Amino acid sequence: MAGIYDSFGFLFTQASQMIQDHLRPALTELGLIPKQMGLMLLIEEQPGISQKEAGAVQRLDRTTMTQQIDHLEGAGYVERVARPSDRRAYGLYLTEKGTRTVAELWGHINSAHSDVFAKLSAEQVESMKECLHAIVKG
Amino acid sequence: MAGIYDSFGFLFTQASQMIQDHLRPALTELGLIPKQMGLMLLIEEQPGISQKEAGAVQRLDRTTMTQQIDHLEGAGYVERVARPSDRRAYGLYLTEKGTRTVAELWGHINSAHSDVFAKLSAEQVESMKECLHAIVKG
DNA sequence: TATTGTTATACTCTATAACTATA
DNA sequence: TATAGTTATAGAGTATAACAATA
Repeated sequence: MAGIYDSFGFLFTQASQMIQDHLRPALTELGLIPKQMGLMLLIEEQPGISQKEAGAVQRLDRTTMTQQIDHLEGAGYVERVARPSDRRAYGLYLTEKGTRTVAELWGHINSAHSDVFAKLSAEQVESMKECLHAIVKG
Repeated sequence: MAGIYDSFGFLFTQASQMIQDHLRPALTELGLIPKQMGLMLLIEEQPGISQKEAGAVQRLDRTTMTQQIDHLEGAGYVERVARPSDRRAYGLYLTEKGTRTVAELWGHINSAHSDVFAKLSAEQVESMKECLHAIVKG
């Protein structure tokens, strides 16, 4: 007997929103929206990534990318650095402030995980992460 | 060493979008958006649910609910039935066409699950569902 | 007085089109 | 000719405010 709680689309969306709920106060304090936090995490992991490449990961149009990076640059979190190899594209890097902020954000992220996954064991969380990696990383 | 792939918010969002990608052609064919499909699944599971109650589950404002249910009613999938006990509220029900359509949608949903979870065992999928229920159902 | 739902309106978010500069 | 990025503009989606009907 199928019901909405058998739909993984619904379950993933709800779980994602619960994590966002926990992060909202910290993000508001920092003047960030979830999408912008995601971009900072991505730049942390792949320094020098271009706007187009980052947009491909986060499913953002290049015009939307320009707007979001404008905001992150204006706030002093991210900088655009010219690529000598291709002067059409920028490499994106975290500033010192951005690096400090991402470290702070990871504290909030881990705290959100703890709260949202309170009823799960560490093994269950680790197993779920491995499944999600298999799904997302292809 | 933390990276964006350690963020469950990111992982849940990506996984949800992958499922939506698989459902998009079928939903377009039916004139539905994912949100409207979710409402139909919810009404299937809780016939007679009010617009306010459905909005609370799907995190939709009551004015947005009016618009979405207008669309579902106009398309012949859902009907509003007066509640004798409280004539301010409507009970939402699937029409015959809506019931047939939801059954059809479940075929597409299960197919999407199969594709997206291709690298996972049945046990892993079942275990992930149990974890998500513990998270979402509280 | 509070609540369910509707309508009209405004705001936010994202994408489309046209442009500049590089390749 | 194609591509990375920007700018100006339009569109989709959602919420706010004011309203009617009911509790």
